[in-house]
Amino acid sequence: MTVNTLHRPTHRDALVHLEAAFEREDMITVFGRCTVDYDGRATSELGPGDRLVILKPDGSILVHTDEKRTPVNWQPPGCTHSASIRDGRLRIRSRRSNPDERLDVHFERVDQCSAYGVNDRSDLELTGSEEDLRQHILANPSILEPGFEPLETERQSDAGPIDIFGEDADEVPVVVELKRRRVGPAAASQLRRYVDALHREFGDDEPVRGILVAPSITDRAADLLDREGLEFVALDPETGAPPVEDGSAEDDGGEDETSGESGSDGQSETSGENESDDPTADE
Amino acid sequence: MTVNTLHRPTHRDALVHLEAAFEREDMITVFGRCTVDYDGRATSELGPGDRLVILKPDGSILVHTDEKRTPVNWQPPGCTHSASIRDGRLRIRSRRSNPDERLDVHFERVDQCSAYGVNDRSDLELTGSEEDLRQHILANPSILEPGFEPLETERQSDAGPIDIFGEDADEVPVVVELKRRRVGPAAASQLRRYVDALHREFGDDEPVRGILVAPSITDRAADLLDREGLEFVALDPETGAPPVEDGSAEDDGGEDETSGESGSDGQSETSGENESDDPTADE
DNA sequence: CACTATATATCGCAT
DNA sequence: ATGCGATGTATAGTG
Repeated sequence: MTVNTLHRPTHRDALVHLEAAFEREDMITVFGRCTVDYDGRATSELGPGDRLVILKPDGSILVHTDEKRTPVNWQPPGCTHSASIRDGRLRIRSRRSNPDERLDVHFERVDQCSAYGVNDRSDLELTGSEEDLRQHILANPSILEPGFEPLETERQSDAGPIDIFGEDADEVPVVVELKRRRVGPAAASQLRRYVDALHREFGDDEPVRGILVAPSITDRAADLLDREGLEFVALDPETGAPPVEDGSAEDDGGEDETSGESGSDGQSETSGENESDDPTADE
Repeated sequence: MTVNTLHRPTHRDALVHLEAAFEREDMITVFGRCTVDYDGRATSELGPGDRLVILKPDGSILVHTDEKRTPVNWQPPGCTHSASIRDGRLRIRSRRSNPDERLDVHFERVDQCSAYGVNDRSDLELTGSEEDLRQHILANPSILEPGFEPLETERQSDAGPIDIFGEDADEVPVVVELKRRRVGPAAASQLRRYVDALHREFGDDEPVRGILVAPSITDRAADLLDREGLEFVALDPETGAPPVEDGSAEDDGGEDETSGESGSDGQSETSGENESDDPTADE
């Protein structure tokens, strides 16, 4: 059995359930009215409210309200979870050291307590990252500029690792800094630190070019680059080509099945199914 | 009733349950074996595996495995959730525009499907942030340096807003950049951009000091500050005082109750409750 | 460990 | 809406 759930348990029953789930290294959810107390890198207090608490066997804990992607309180992996009864109520505590941190969840009411056995997993495959952009440029350096020749990636400098180090058609050293999305002043400064480091390394007589590569750039960052004598090249990380300036006809329609709709909008009438097709339903 | 749960529902029953929950604007969890398909700012595919999916009425969606604090797939608030049956199986889709993104979760098996009504809430109170550090300095400017006088916070400059702008004892303009935690080269560059902006504003004849305030600084950032003629002052955001250099006796013990323990370590025997004992215990 | 940089960062605030 | 910086950022990679 993969899932084990208690509905409106007593605090003591929830405790027993939790401890068994800890033992099995299950993923756990607890929903109920609770307060949260955190002390560590910062300090926070969260008054009573209805929240979903998620405990993972790797020692992470998340406290979610019904808003936002970010949990209202949390602890990253590496904590030790414990549960106990305080004043007759369930308390979940998560502790770690380095940094020394503690997160307490005190439940006034436990509505549901579930333990999930996670046995099966696959890894995520993601594209469109900075690494993809780099591969595009290494595979076809002329998309950066004609005659550009990459010499080294992650080249160490006094200011840190340089994304791509190379030479232009005139054999002038070039520092290339890659960003997968629109860049602001921080990226321009980062490029400048690398270029400065190479100036110190090569001597001020040797010219060094710096090129920031991203799909687009803010005005302030463009001004900053100008003042510093640095350059910008617009490339899309997904395609490795110059991004479309002002989009127009971009039809990728392919949706040929209707779907049951809901959410903030449309009314739902339990319709929208589109099944029958294939069994394999259960199991 | 706050919680509504289906155990091992058929895909169709899960759909009905979900659509009702959408209608009520409940927070929803679905646990089961699924694949995830994402296309938007980046693109990703996640093969079959056991995951916990969380849907919030504000349009966020989280797909969690039993590891890490960060969901393996997600969408921030603003999406429109929908559910349907495809090939006899439950599919949850989350869509938004600007940027145009889509997240699909295809379930091979639904183990549990819960809807939680969240009616009650309190706001988080947090201390130890950069804002706290600023308050400490404004309340007692001499902790920064004797004779320092704050003149303006969030002062606008060509390079963005300056945390604290003031004058030293000699009426020399001072740019203060605050960080709540240990700073690296990026913070030094940020400070430099602000100082440069004021140089452009005041003219190069007018001296402008730049002070970076944080609990500590990395060697590389310290070198960078040195080269730029900028300064560093060590202050703790929580206390507003110089942080303890090399800790020693720092006894804050107060834990006088044993607690039921579990997690990565100790074995649990459903013991460890410790109730009734003493009131006034935690608080 | 500390240091550095990335991220589908998210989030909040100001323009 | 976009720009910009803070975040208890989390996370990965490297020395």
